[in-house]
Amino acid sequence: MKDIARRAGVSESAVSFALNDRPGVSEATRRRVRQVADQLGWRASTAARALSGEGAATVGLVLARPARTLGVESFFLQFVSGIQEVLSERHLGLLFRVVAGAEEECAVYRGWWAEQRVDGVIVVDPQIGDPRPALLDSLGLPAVVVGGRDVNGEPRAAAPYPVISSVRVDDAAAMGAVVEYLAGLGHRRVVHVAGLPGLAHTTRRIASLRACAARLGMPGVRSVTTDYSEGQGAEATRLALAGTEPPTAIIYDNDVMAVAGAGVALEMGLTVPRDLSVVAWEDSALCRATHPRLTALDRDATAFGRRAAEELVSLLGGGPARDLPQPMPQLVVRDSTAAPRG
Amino acid sequence: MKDIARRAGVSESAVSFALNDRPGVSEATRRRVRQVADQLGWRASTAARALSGEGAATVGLVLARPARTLGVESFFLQFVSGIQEVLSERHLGLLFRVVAGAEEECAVYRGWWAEQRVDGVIVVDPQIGDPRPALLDSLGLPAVVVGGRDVNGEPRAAAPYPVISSVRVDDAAAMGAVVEYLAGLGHRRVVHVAGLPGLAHTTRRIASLRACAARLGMPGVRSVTTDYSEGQGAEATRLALAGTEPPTAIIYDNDVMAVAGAGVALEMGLTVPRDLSVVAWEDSALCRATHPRLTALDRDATAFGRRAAEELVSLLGGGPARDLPQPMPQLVVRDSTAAPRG
DNA sequence: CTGAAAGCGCTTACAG
DNA sequence: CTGAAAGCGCTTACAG
Repeated sequence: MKDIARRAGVSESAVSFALNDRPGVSEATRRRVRQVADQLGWRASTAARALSGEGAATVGLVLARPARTLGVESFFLQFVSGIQEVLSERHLGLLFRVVAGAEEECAVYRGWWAEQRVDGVIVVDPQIGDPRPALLDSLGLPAVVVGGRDVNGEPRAAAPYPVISSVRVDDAAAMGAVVEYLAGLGHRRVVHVAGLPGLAHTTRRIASLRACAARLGMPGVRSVTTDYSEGQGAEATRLALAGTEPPTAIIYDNDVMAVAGAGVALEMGLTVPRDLSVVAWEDSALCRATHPRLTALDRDATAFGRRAAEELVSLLGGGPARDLPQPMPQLVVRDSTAAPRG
Repeated sequence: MKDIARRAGVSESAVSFALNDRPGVSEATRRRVRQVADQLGWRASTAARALSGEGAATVGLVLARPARTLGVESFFLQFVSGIQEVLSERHLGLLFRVVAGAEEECAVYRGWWAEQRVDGVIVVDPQIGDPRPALLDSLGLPAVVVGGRDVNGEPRAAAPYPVISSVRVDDAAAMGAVVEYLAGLGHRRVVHVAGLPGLAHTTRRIASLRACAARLGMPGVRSVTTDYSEGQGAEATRLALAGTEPPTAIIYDNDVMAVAGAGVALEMGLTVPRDLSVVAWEDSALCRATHPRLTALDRDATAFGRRAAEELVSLLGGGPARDLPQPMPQLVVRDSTAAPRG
């Protein structure tokens, strides 16, 4: 910056004002300074800016997953990609961290806060009794909780923390759409192979399924929770199909379990969709790659990430904390669902 | 830090020395300072350290993929997870970026360098005529290239750049192992559905396949390149199987294409592995979830990430640039491969 | 072994 | 509209 000031024949502060679009310099000076800066390929040192109270220009994202479940999530990279579209436009960096569990995640937040490494964070996988919002609130670290913290599916009247927004997914409505679709085909016995029991969205889906089943008079409907792995997905499928009143349709909370489940059906001599309909919650290349191609709920992970990042940017800019609804996932009907036999 | 100095009754510099394990303070003082710092939950501001010439304490990682291919890669999250194990131990952050292509990736490196945001980077997906090593070298940004830059599979005599190491995968040997395994089962007509033609490892695998086929006297062997998508994987399979001399085995460069290919075979009335053997290059939950479960090459992505990060840390510490070999991928034989009929 | 001082590269009141 | 100066929170020669 000294260089620029010298070459442009102005003071350092003039350079700072010019480059940051602040009033206090003439248009002509601003242009000249800009030109010199571009010529030199100059970019403000993030460290220096941060030290002068401008914030770290960085957003944090922690993924807490046991190593085993990692890489199964087709959702995640697309979600991050959406986040980046927004952040990079604003020259914000994304500090990314993979940890083993919630406790370590909280430690990471504390560390980032103490080191002033991030200006805000995006929180994923909200849980029942989640300790993270309260922690972030106490640290005063702006955050966007992705997935919504509510359990019963009702939108909140107001955001409970001053700098924590949430981007809510209407799992209840989505589950309703799936169940109604299956009921419309004639299915009465439906099993839901859910994900981790501690997650808020798992609870929401289970509750919604139960409510829908009651409303539509489908008593044979139930949910079982898993760890999202192909092993537990297969096992749950095996148990369900081996029961006395086997389901004619199964809803899986992710794509890998859906594929595993379809495989188990095949192994047991059943044909998809003739003997068993399969729905995957989460569309991906995987759902299109298998044979038959899987009917799936498509969430547009990229748009989702974009939305979350935009909300965090708004929060960092002093915007109010909000509880934002997301567009409902769309059911993409493919070849794995049909009317039950008989 | 001022606070700590006051409470411990020493000067700020003493605090700095004590906390950074530098000589210049007595053991007693060091202990006292440490205690006060812990009490206050103090952590050095990364920005301030960076500004004092300590580096950004951050490592960069750019993933250049078209949005469409994103999320297909089970490899990536595990790789990142391995990187993190090493970085977090050393209190290094990971700045992560997803971009659309190589040009944008280079722009990101320039920006990071100018803003002094990272101390080094990990480079993935080395390409033929890759512009990145030269760029990073000119910027003086330490880097580890993951996958190796060589095309012909020969280890390099020396690292060509002073601060760029590479972690090399022996694709040639791995391909050799797969081909020999298939040849041992009796396969003569093998098709390799490869990934993007510009990538170094694609070229290495194709070259190795050709060499092996020549050595083993398998003239009907060939490679076709794709964009890694399930669509192109399926299409390549369809074309291959519809030909006059259809292959009895297909090697796919990723897991999603392997699944798609197996689906196409099924659709065409073929049974895997009776009529067609399928091998996936990259093991994942996916390979275990499908039915039949896929024989796959397992690379241990986590260990790979760990290795890359360790090498970058060594480079940042002033270590020499090296060309490191990685353990060869292991062939995990499952249910998708068998002797050809007849 | 310890303290006072300069400096890293910016931003921002404060005078001119 | 412009310049000289202080300050952000550290590290590091340099005196004592």
